Amino acid sequence: MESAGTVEKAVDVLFHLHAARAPQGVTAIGQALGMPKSSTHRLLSALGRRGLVERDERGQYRTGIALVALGLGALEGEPVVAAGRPVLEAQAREVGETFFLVAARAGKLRVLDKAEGSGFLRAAPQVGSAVPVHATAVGKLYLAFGSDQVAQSGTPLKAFTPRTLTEPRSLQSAARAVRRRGWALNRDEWIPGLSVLAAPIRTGRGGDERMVGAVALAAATPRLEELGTDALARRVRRAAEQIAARLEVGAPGRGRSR
Amino acid sequence: MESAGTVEKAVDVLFHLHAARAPQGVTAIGQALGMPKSSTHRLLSALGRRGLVERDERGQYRTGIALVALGLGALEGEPVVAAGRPVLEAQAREVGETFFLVAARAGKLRVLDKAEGSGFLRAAPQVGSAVPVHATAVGKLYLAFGSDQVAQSGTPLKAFTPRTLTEPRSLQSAARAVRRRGWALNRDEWIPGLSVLAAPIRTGRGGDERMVGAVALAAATPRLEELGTDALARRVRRAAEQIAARLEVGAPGRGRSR
DNA sequence: AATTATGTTCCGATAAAAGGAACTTGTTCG
DNA sequence: CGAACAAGTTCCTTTTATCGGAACATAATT
Repeated sequence: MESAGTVEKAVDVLFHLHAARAPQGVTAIGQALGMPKSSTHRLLSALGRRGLVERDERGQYRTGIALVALGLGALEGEPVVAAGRPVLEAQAREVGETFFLVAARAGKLRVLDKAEGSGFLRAAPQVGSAVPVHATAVGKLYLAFGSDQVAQSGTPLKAFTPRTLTEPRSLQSAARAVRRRGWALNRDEWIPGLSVLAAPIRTGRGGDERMVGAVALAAATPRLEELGTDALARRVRRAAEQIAARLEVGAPGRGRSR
Repeated sequence: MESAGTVEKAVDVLFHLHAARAPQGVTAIGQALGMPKSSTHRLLSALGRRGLVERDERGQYRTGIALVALGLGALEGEPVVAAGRPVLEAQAREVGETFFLVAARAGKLRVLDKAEGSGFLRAAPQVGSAVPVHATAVGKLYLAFGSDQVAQSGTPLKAFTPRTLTEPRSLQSAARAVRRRGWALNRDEWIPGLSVLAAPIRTGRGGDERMVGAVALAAATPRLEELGTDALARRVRRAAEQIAARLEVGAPGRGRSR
């Protein structure tokens, strides 16, 4: 975490405030990042001048609203999100469980958007966060259809639960099965009690077909079985196809400027 | 826009990419901000190393998903948002029109959250954006109940529409009326055809009562009249009171760490 | 009122950013 | 097919902003 440029240190301050989830003072931030108070203070001032950090009534620093505008702007700039949102919302309302959108960005799988279910016990992934590859339904999809888009982690695959696939061989055979069926299932492999169904969003015809993301349905494992895995899988696949269709028609509209 | 520190320039790059709404290259960004290519390139690299900017398949730069996580984190850190979201969603579903949350931040009125209605014609404010004070329902609320929290703009108040109140005197009398009734109405004063009803979210008892934000209901003007302004106003006030109540009980729980 | 913790300002040494220019890569047009 | 152009990247010297210890100011605590 050492020896970074000024800009990167400033960004690190933002991430630290984000991770801390509570407003903090100059001293605490400086200690956490291994920087002297004065440097920390200068970075915070610069960030504050642009509204990326704010101060509460106690004078403690926290992330600012300017970040909200930037972040939501970045989301809306994602064609997959724009195309997917109404579909996610419609599905979440019909099924009553959480639907979300995941895509590979910079070698990692990121939650791009979500529409939460209505149950007392429901999945609530954090938009913007990363999820593991080898222990999720979407991860298997990427191994099956877009393995070049996600970074392969080192051989020691972390066993989140007893059901996590930690052997590269079993992962490969799982990927083959996924390729055959066209959808993926994760039952208690990442988080005990959580099951996820996922289907790929694919654009382009024939040779240059490309996976641009995945639709996932997350619910408590018993709930998923109660509703019927196969029926839900068909539903998730249909949702993914709808989003892909919206991307095809929408694509020409996104014109280049200047 | 000149003579800023490195951190501020980097942030300016982010805002520029946000405002451009389309991916851009090094040259275009540098020209827009008056910086040489090499400097622009260095800033973009630093931002990219932390995921705040990304590159599309053409190599053009755009804002990155790391910003999404930071931005949504900042939102969730706002107690008003956490308390308000379920209320907004419930109201939006019942009425079928857009409810949103506005609060003063750094002297400006900012949209903190929204729940959109379901109609073909519906208001869709951008979360994170600022709204004018003198031409909105929430602005009048702040003039009435929390004038110290928003910066007074210069005397020449911009006339967005023929109905905009541009005289400080008429604004003051409007604020008095708002204080008496406890809610505010904006009919076509900012955007023609758009009407907004707003009520203050107030916490604390007796002397140290404080306005911490406002709930607003936005709809096409004819629609608002069709549904009945008075009934809707009561509804908006009730929603604001619900959020305030949730803030009171929720407040002690938000513990300080360390 | 004294003490301690925390935020802010100051300033010389120094490393890092600035920016012009050369180099590389990819695209367009004859 | 190759030349001309445009855009991105790297190089290198000058200059300036960052660094960080320490003094100062301010607010909370006992």
